[in-house]
This record gives sequence, structure tokens and C-alpha cells, in this order.
Amino acid sequence: MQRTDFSEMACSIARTLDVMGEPWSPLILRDIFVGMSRFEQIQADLGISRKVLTERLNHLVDRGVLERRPYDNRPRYEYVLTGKGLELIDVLMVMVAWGDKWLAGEAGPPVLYRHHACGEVSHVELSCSHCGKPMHANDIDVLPGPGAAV
Amino acid sequence: MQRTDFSEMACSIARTLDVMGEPWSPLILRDIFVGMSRFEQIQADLGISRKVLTERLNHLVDRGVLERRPYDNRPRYEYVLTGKGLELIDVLMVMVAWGDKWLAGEAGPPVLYRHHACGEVSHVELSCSHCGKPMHANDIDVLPGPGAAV
DNA sequence: CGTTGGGGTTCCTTCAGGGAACCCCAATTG
DNA sequence: CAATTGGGGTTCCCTGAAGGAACCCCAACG
Repeated sequence: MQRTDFSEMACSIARTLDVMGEPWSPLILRDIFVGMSRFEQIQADLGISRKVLTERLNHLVDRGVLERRPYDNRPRYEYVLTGKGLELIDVLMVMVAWGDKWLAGEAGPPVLYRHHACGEVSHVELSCSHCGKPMHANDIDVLPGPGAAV
Repeated sequence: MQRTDFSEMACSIARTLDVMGEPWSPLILRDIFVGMSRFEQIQADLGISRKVLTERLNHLVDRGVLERRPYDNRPRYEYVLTGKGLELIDVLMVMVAWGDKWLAGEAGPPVLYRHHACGEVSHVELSCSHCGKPMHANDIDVLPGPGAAV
């Protein structure tokens, strides 16, 4: 957790960071998304400290993006994305698109996405939920909303 | 900076986190995007420690997402987004969409986006760069890419 | 020529991350 | 039926990053 609490800020970026902005959290979500749902798997894959992994998983469960679910008669658990958590993967997909473009270098992107709808390997693009046209930073005006701070 | 270095991982999420994953960095980028380009402004707006703000700004400049530019004959500087940095705002826009949906509560979203192309207040949606149809976590297969680790 | 204001730097304290060791419990093994 | 194994943590210590306040430099300005 950041030392400063972002959750009370009147900003959806800050609030989202409160959920998944701590170090490792996005990578934990990535691992779970690609099917590594168990503590030992994630710990081994990331090389994260067990202590921190425990904290992050609990935090993500608390925030409702993961569900802790027993998978055996023995006390064994796996972590699965909730609906809320699955939608959070959108953020990771955009990070992948940016990282692929700007940081992958000669070797090319480490992973590719194949889109079920068209069968092609492609990447994610931002569009307007209203008109469907591209929608990036320079295509918008930012206005105060109903939940703006006084 | 996270204690563990993410920049060498064969993962575009980890690499992107190396650029903007430290605490405060996304909020600094947000402030600069909405026009608060000077040290004192950002520091006052966020309530961030001056030391940390200095570190973050230098890091973002080093990574090529910000440019430090004099704006006066006096030694005064402002920070502006590069092209690379503007594209990184995509990540924030998706975080806003998620935070607005899942965390805004009764009060509603703190800010609204008006899309220039259609003039409507809306939010960002993920689509496939190839076919244009929606593209979310469940709509893709993840495949190893050319830059995958051995 | 003292003050102000932007843009930092220094210093100290506290707390989070890294890493290793340890623990509990259910099932399997000899 | 004791001993072992393995999943899923918890505890401990050490280091380093975040918070916060004080300080600094320099160019105008009054």
C-alpha cells in the first residue's frame, strides 16, 4: 500500500490505484488471468515475497476483484477473478498495448492476443462508448462531474 | 520505485509499470495532462512530498514520457507530455472508466469526458485494432510472442 | 537591498518490501 | 502409525523508500 491513502480522493484514477496500484498487484492479476490461480504458483512465477503476496491477495479479495475459493477437501485455495476483476484486466490490456509499442524493442512483444471475434492477432484500441470512433487523450475535453470535490 | 526491478521482465505490463507504476506517477501524469505542468502546482494539488515529486518527474523524463522545458528567462520549468506520454494517458482513461463504474458510488463520477468527434459525454471502450469489435479479457487467447522469455 | 516565489535538495523518522525461517494441517508413504 | 510432503500461509529481521519539515539558490520586484 502506498503510504498515502488514495481511496478517498475524488478521482477515479486514485481510487483504482487504491485497488490495484500497489507494487506487484497488476502482475498478480495478470498471472491469475492467464490461469495461475494458486499461491505457490504465483509466488514461484513472480519471485515475490510470500508476505507481500499474502497482503496483496487479501487486499484484492477485500476490494472484490478476486475471490478466494477452496479447490480440495484439504485446506487448499485458489484465487479467481470476479466480474469486477475481469473488467480490471482492461487496464492491463492497455498497458500491454503501450508496452508492446514503446518498450518491446527488437525482440518484439512477449505475448500476443488473438481476438476471438475476428481470429486475428491484434491489440486493444480505445474507442468512444457512444460513437465508437477512436478516443484518446487529445480527443476529449475533461469536465467536472457530479462527484467532483467541492 | 518498487524494490524489485520490473524493467527486465519479459512482460509488457511489468515494463509499463517500470515507467509509471510507482506510487504517485499516474496521478502526476493526470495532473500534467489536465494542464498542471509546474512543480509547485503539482506538489500543492497532490500533497505529495517534494522529494518524491522530484524523483518521479526525473524518472518520467528519463523514460521519455515527459519533457522538462524552460518557460521563462528565469530558471523556471514546466513538464509536458511527449507523444509517448500522451499515449500512456490511454491507461489512465481506462482506469477512469473502471473507477467510475465500480467505485464512484452515489455521488457519481468526479469528472466526465466529452468526446470531440461526437460531442457526447461518454467513456472509453476497448475494441480490437483489427476488426473494431469489443475486445475484453474474455474475448482473447493469449499466445507466446516473438519476445517471449525462453 | 530585503522579500518573494519557483524549483528544488537535505535530513530525519517511520513503515513497507525482500528474504529466510518457521508453522499448521491433511494426505500419502514406508 | 510415525515420518514425510506440499499447500498456504505467518513471523522475524534488515534495508530502503515515503512523509514531512527545513533549508538552499537564484532572479525578479518593491
